[in-house]
Amino acid sequence: MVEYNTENLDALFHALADPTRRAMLKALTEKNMSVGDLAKPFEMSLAAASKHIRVLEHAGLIHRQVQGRSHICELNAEPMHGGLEWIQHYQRYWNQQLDTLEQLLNKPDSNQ
Amino acid sequence: MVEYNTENLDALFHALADPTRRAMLKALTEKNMSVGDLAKPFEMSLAAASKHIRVLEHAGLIHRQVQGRSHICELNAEPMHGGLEWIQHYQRYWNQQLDTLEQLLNKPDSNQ
DNA sequence: TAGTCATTAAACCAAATGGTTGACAATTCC
DNA sequence: GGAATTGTCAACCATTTGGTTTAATGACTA
Repeated sequence: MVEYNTENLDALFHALADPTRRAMLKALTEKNMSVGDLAKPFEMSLAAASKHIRVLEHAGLIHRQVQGRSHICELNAEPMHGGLEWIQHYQRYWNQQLDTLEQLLNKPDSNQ
Repeated sequence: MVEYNTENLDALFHALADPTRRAMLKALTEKNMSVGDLAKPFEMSLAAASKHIRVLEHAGLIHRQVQGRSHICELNAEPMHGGLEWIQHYQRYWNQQLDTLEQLLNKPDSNQ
């Protein structure tokens, strides 16, 4: 099995484990947004949202570009690549089960 | 975008965010194992390992089958499917960047 | 029945998480 | 220069997490 940098995966999966942060990433697929704009949809203080953004940044999922007094956040999905690959190694373990089910369903006398 | 059950994703990504738990899942790809066997490689108490296993179980990644006094754990990778699909929606956001890079590299005068 | 084995439960602890508020810093606008 | 805007920092708080140790439970075994 390919080895992944465990700290990257830790940070990535931890960042993705929170619905607020996942929603922020989704918002950033539409357009780059300032911290304030990113925070707006959530019923929490700006400071709290700012902390979430820092977690995303730490996982490398967001790049920040300071423009004057506003910080523009840009999605950087690339770190997800490692997570995707990690999970994909397990794909056969759920496909396998589907295979088994399929075999059962296709067994000549399975419907008797 | 397809909607995913946020609690499932929370539990899944949280479960995957810890190296001990990822190692346990990896071990279970080899064979089904008891709690004790699963715990053995780690320098922590059995009780601590047992808690990790409960987290994995809570995410649906492990099924437990009690056989007498030993609990046999079986990998159930299926919940990863949702995580994979969630991440895959972002695939184009890193491929896109690769595309852009490619375009730059292929630009007629890019090497001048 | 007593002892050992496999595991969980309970109580505890330190550190991290997710939130708050209030102060501060930097920038922009009048 | 003074005020408003944008965001972070610091201190604080409650809850969760990840670990410990010491029972307690349940199932085999001699």
